[in-house]
Amino acid sequence: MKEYLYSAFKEAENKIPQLKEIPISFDIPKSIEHGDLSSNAAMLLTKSLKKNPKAIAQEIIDSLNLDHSVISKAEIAGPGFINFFFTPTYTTQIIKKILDKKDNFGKSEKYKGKKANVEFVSANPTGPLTVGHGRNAVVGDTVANLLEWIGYEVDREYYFNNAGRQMRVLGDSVKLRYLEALGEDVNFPEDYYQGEYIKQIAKQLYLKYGNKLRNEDPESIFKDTAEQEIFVDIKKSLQNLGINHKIFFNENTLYEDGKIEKLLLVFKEKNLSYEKDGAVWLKFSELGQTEDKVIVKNTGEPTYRLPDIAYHAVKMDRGYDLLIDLFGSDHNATYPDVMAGLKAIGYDTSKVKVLIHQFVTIMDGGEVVKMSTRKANYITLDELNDEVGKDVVRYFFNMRNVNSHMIFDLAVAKKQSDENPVFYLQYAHARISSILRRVKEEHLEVSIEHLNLLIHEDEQALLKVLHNFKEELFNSAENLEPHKLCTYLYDLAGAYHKFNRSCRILGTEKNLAEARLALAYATMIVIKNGLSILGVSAPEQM
RNA sequence: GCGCCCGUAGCUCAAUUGGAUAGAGCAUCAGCCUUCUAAGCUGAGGGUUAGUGGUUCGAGUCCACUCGGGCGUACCA
Repeated sequence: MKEYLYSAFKEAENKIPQLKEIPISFDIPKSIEHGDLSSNAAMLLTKSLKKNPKAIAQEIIDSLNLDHSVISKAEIAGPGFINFFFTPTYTTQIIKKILDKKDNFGKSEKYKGKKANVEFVSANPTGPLTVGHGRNAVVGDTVANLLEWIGYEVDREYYFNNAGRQMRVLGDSVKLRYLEALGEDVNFPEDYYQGEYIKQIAKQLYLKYGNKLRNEDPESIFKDTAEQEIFVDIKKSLQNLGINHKIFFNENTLYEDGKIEKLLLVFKEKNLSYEKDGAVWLKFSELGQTEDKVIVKNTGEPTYRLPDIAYHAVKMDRGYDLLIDLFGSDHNATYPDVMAGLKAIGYDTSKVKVLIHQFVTIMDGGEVVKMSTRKANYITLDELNDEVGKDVVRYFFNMRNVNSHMIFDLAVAKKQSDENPVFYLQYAHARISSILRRVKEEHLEVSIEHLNLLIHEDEQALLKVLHNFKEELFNSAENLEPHKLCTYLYDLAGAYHKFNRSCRILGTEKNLAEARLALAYATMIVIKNGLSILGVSAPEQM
């Protein structure tokens, strides 16, 4: 619908040249009384034309060469909006497009040939994924799906670190539990990993090796086994949500490949680093940041900034057109340093989009659950998944703007899973599947022969929602905002349920029934496509 | 103190990126099944968009300040 008006306005530029100077856009009015699309162009031209907006609006309408079989009415309203009403026949045409493309309807080739990388989850293997990681995992995977739908070839990547203090503590924790299993009296520090999984791993080692590991270094077999076991667990948790990373990138390889050393050298050559108090500092203050920061500690060990910069450089070198980093707000202070560092060594940081999601407050009943992997005070993602199912988990984490501090009440999620909005969507899909099964007995078929019979207000309302799918999807993808797709699909399901109530198929005259069937089928396709992007199933029956 | 994010109906959240009368779900109340799944539909009540000022044809959205909450502010990641 918008395309039609864009070209009409383009033509009108010959008569009103000032139209070139303003951004032409069309909004979908909230109220149907205001038409299908509206333009604010007249209001934007008041200054340059020095006339009142209503007079300008009339001029614009007069200079538009509108086809009456497409636009039934263009009228001036309010302070100077031009409202366009499309003919019912035109709106029905979307059905043909949907039935033609089916599973591919909504896909775009705008970014065909472009490559993107989405890095998400990236939790170090110190324990199982918790509900706290759920938002990151689900949103990341969905963003990747969205990008694929608009043409990108996407690599999903997981960055982790099996060195450093966290992992040392992990190895120590396992070793102590192992010694415990041997019957030794150990003092297990409070700030070590308290989780049951540590004991399990220790027990396995005990069963396999007996007491032979008593003198092994905690950082050898203890740490390595824990890392492997935990990673198997993490991957399984992700798979349970339909998430599969293509690349698992270990920070270690940056050292093995000499990237870290090379980067240090580059900083030094560019005179961007210096030594002080036995540490190496990067001149962030000269790179637009507030102060210089340490990149190599006086122990000789780099801080996270150095490998982070090196890692991003590696990703950039792979030739992606778009790089997405997704992490929680606890990391929001780290990325400006990384970007500044990258820029300083000549990378185009405009290709990197950093997506920060706010924390999820987990509630159980009326109480806030504070999660900590160390203290083993958490609810795992698997536990949640087992409780409410993948569809609910994925929809729930996707449905909110990542900027919002969402509250997840476990008690509500468990108790009211029937009332979760995802069922509203799936139910619409199941209802349509059900009709398609039923009509076979009645010798009715999906037909596009008499679409012009679809003039009921609920039919037209549904058609207009279908018209918006492509644009909404695009919006959602380009802005990296999965929740917009959820909102759209919810509205679509609502329009369908309404139509389902007022426009029956069985018992209706054949031509109209078959046209309605085509509309229902088109709706089913769009719901299914939308749900597949969210990673939610579209059941045939419920 | 400083930086980022947030504050919208009793609760959980939307709002086409500055548009017209701020919308949904839950909860409350009142209706709709001999008819394709009632996990649905219809209606009612519920708001000074935290507050104050500013920008303009027009502000929940942009700017400034105030109040309140989250996360950071390391030679932890």
